[in-house]
Order: sequence, then C-alpha cells, then structure tokens
Amino acid sequence: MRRILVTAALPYSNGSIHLGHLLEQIQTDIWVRYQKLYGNECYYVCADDAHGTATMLSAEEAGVSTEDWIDRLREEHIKDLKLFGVEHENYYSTHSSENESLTLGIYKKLFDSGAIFTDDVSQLYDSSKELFLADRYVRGKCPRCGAEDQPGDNCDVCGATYAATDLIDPRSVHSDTQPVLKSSTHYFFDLAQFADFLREWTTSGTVRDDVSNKLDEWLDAGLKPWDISRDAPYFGFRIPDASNKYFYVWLDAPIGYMASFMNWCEESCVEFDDFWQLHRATELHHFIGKDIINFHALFWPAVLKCSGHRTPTRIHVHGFITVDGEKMSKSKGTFINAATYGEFLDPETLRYYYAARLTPTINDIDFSFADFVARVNSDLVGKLVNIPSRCANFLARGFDSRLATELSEPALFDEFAQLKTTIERLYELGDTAQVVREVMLLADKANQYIAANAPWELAKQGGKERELQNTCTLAINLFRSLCVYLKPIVPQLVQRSEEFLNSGQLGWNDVDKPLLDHKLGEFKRLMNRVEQKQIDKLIEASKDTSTPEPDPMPDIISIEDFQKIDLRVAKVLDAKLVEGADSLLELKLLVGTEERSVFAGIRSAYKPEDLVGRDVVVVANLKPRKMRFGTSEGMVLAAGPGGSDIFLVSPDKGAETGMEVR
RNA sequence: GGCUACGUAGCUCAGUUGGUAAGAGCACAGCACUCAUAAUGCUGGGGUCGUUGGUUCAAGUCCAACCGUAGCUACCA
Repeated sequence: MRRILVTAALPYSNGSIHLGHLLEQIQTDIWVRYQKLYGNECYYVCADDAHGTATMLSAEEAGVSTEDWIDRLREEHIKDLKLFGVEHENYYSTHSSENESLTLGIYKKLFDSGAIFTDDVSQLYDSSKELFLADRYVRGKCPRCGAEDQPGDNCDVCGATYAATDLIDPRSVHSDTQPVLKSSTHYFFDLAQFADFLREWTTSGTVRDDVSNKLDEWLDAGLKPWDISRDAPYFGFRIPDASNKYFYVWLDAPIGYMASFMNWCEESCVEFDDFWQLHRATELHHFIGKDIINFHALFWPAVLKCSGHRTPTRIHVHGFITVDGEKMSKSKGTFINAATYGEFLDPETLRYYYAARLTPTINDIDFSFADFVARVNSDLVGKLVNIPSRCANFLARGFDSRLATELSEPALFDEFAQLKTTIERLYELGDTAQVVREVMLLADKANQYIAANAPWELAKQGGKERELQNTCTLAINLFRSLCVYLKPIVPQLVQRSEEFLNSGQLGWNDVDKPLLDHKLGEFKRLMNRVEQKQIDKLIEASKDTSTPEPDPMPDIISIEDFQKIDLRVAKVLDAKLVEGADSLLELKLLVGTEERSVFAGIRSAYKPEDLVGRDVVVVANLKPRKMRFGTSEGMVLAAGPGGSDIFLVSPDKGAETGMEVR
C-alpha cells in the first residue's frame, strides 16, 4: 500500500472560488478519491493563501480587520468546495501558528546554509500610504505608445513590456498620488546554488517532459535570486533579526502545505515527519496550474532540499480554463463562481465534464456550454443512468426486485472487469478524459446487450421469466461495474446508485464479484438532464454589471461616440456628507423633472451647503452604479487633479435644468 | 524577437517505436424499437490529418520553414 500526501494550489484569500479553482480542486479530488478507493493511504490538504498586500488592502476597503477578512473568505471557500464534493483532510490557512513556526524553521536552515543574502532594491513607493508598490498597483502612460492608464508591467494597447519605473506620469492606484523611487534592503534566496540539483530533479520523472522542457528554458537562462522579503506594512510573518521586514507571501505559501498537514496530524494518528523527512517511503504530490510551474518545480524543491526536507514525488500540471473559447469575463457572465454554479446546476455535472476534458497535458481546457450539455446528457443520462432505468421495472414487477442467482453471460461481465487495470493506469496518470471514454464505450456495450436481449419482449411472452430476470441481472451488474469505475468522478451519483443496489459502498474490487441473488432497493431517478435554460440563467446571474471590463479606450473618438453621452444641466436640490466615506458627497439632483441621486467624490473641495441651489452638468445616461452607500444614477462633471483642486463644471446663466449639453 | 506547447471530421478528442488507422463519441441523415429521463439499437454521409517543402520503399507519425492559437520571456536600465 502506498502512502501519499496530496495538495492543490492554495486559493488566495481575495475572492470567491470560481471555475478555475474548481478545475484544479476537482482534478485533485478525483485523483485522491481514486487512490483511496483503490486502497492506498492518501491525504489531501489545502489551505487559503492569506498573506500579501492584496488581502490587506481588500480588508481595509471592506472596513474589517485582515484576520476577519481572511476568516470570512476561508469559511466561504470551504463551503463552496464542499458543495462540489471536494474532500480535504484539512483546509487550513497560511496565517497560522504552524505555518509561522515552520516558515521560521525553514528560513533559519536556508540562512545557516548560506543561501540567503541581502541586496538593495529600488522600487516605486506611495508616500501617502507608506507602501511599496507592486507593478500592478502602478498605472501611467505607456512609454512606447503613450496609451493612458496602463499597468506597471506591460501595455494593454501596444503590448510593450517595461518596468513600472518607465511609466510616464505614474500614479499609485491606492492614492492616485505620484509614487517616488525608494530604495530598500531585500532578502534573497540564492536559487542558482541549486541549479545542478534542479536539473537532475526536474528530469527524474517528477514532471512530464513538456513541463521539464519549459523548465530547461529557465535553467539554461540561469536561475535568478528569489526575492523573499517585503517591507512593512505587509500582512505576513516577520523576518527575524530584520527591521520591519516580512516574508514575501510566496515563501510561506508552499510551506502552508506542510502547515495544513501538520495541523491535521495533531488530531489524527498520522506522523507528520513520515511525509516530510528524507528517505521515507511516502509520496508527495502537488497539483498546480501551469502559471506557477516555476514556483513549484524550481523554488520549492530547492527550498525543501536546502532545508533538509524531502522533495515532491510528482508535480501534476494542468492548463488554464476558458469558457466558450475565451477567458472568463465578468461582463459576459462567464466568470462563474462556484456558489452561482451550484444555484443553477448540479455540481456533479461539472465534475463529470471536467473529468471528461482533463488529460495529463498542460493544454488549456475549454468549458464549452454546448459540449457540456451534450456530454452530460448523452453520457450520464442517455447511456449510464439509462441502464438501470431500463431494467429496474422488470425486476420490481416480476421478481420482487431480486437479482438472479447466476450470470447468463459471465464473459460480458468479465470483459468489464478486465478493463480494471487500464482504468487504474489512466487514473494514476490523471487521464480522466480517457477513463470517461473507456467507461462510456462499456456503457454502449451494456445498452447493446439490453437491446439484443429485449427484456420488454421477454416480459410479454409467457415462460420467459428466467431469461428476463437473467438479462436484467446482468445489465444491473454491468451498471454496477461502471459505477465503481466512475466513483471518483461522480461520487454523489454513485452513492445514489449504491442505495439502489442496496449492498453497501462499492469498492474497487467489486468489478470482479457480481451481485447475485440479492434484493435491490427502490429505483429512483438518479440524475436530471441539463437544460440550456439553466445555463442561460447561470450566465445571466454571473454578469457583473457594476464593473464592466475595462476596454482600452482609443485616443480619438468619433462624433457618434460622443453623441452616445447624454450630458444634461441639473440643479442641486440637496447635498450631504456620506457616512463612512472620506471623499463622497451624496447629491440630490433635479434633471428636467426627474430627481436623481448621484454620488460625487468632491468632498475635499466643496461643502454640501455651498452646492444646494447651483447648477451642474451631469452625465445622464451613465449606467447606474451600485456603491457601498447606495446607487449612483449619474456622474457630475468636474475639472482638476483632485484633492482641494476640484472645480465643478456649470453652465452660464440662463441654462435650465434638463437642457442637453452639446 | 526568443522559447515551450498545441493545430486530425461541424464539436471534443484517440492515433503507441514511421508500415492495411484515417478512427471514436457527440452532432447530422435514414431505418428499427418503444423497456427507459424524445432515452436505446442498426446503417450511412462527412476529413487532401494547419500550409509548403524535405528525408524514406513507406509520414498525422521524422526534419525545416511558414501560418494560426495559448502561455512564458525579452534588448537596452
């Protein structure tokens, strides 16, 4: 019996579980369920990746403490994953005492072995927020093409890549102030020391060839030191003997695998060291997406090696998910969260569909709605569930739901059983697409068998009772074997089938032993078809109208474009401060005869009482936007860079409310 | 620009070391059946295997170039 520890990449504490997380969590869960079903000792741990600037800022924005924020998200993540049948031994958090002590211990080992050094790094810094800025938190004008408001790493318009310091007129997205260049000491892990080890490790069966080819690229180019520190303020663990430095989230994230397992070991009889110390007869498997190959196949094994731990047995890498051929998009409704999916569709349909598409390659996987509906309905309902559905009635009516005492065609049953070793190999490789194909081929055979023996004909004829019972008995047994093979993929469906079969939980070796002379349970509908309507609703519910995708704005617009904007003169009826908002005023506007509530970020320049009665210009056909304090039904035009320099636009005397501005 | 993958029927994909493999499922058409959630069975149409060259007695299968897709990475700093 093998002893296996399995992890999936840690979801970040900064958003809900969506189709992308589910691809990996379900892939991993299927692999783990297979290992357990086969009889291996297998543990699956995961956690939320809690640290970093992003969680800190999200919590701040939500107005809660960072601890509350990550706790809340962890609860949500656990609930969502459970809905999809993903069963972890433990779903922990990287913000834990176990992780802190493990991280400190590993860091000390790295330090003592001479793999840590320091160097000064110049980085953009937001003085008003006292925060160093990662590239994505700086926006400005592209140095190559001049496009406005581009992120700090590359230009969305012309595709140029550059450093954040190259941006023209850079702004911090946190404060809209101009960042300054500031130097700070960073701690580095000297990855290059491990180049020889990694070259050996990456080509010793730990990853597939396509992945190791990719890794060769980095190895050939020369490994760069890995920055493992961040300056305060930062949500994470403090680096000992360093002033105001924290471990970069990417150091303690993979250690979070260990911490989650350690936390679980404390309550179980499993020995932590058996899975992390050198030379133990256990396996360690990581499931990841192709975007984080370098972390898991270079940095992480080097850290483990350097700190005297075992290295991973295998890294399983999957591709990205697309929806109907495109990246998930909030505005198109294809950015689908787990909870939303669960509202409209059976979570097991996703497990099945993903399984049908997942191979061991790093190819991207497309969630095609048309294909999804066809696959689920045709395979699971039309073929699989149809088998017992075609036979249960005959057994219930004529034989008190009792199976015959023998198999009339043992060869057919054996044919199903003989596929076992093939299926085992495919599960082990992670080729569930092939598993599904093989199993459905057998399901076709089962249906062919039923058609050839036509139980409905036998039922009409007198004296054919024995044949009728035998035919149905064999068909039910074939179905039962298919259930065994699919159990890791659709555990709920199989559980309902187990209730029908009425003989306890199916085990992997049940495909060798037919169920005979046995009373079945009542047959109930095992699964519902998927309707296109459900998909439509799901997409509709996933559409985020409040934050449309940022379209790269062309510099020049046509007159038609301008005419889309309905500018109107409006009279301010009332203005008041917004409780809890630093910069907002809530304005009651009269636009023609219509009253509107509009939020405007002008508090730093105007007092509410000074605004009442004056005229302003408002964008009248702006899509209403939900804000934390209410819905804003338009936008008031103003000039100026911000702060106290905001100047409202107003019409000359004579203009009346409701007039169009052109 | 460099690199790693991928490109086979309308869709999703199989095609093992080059040699009766141009294949499966879905979709489509016809027929049969009516036990079953308009499910099932049988039959059939459909592809110059991204393009162009090359190696070979023989190439989706090897090589080169090009095109397309996804991703990684990039001169200067």
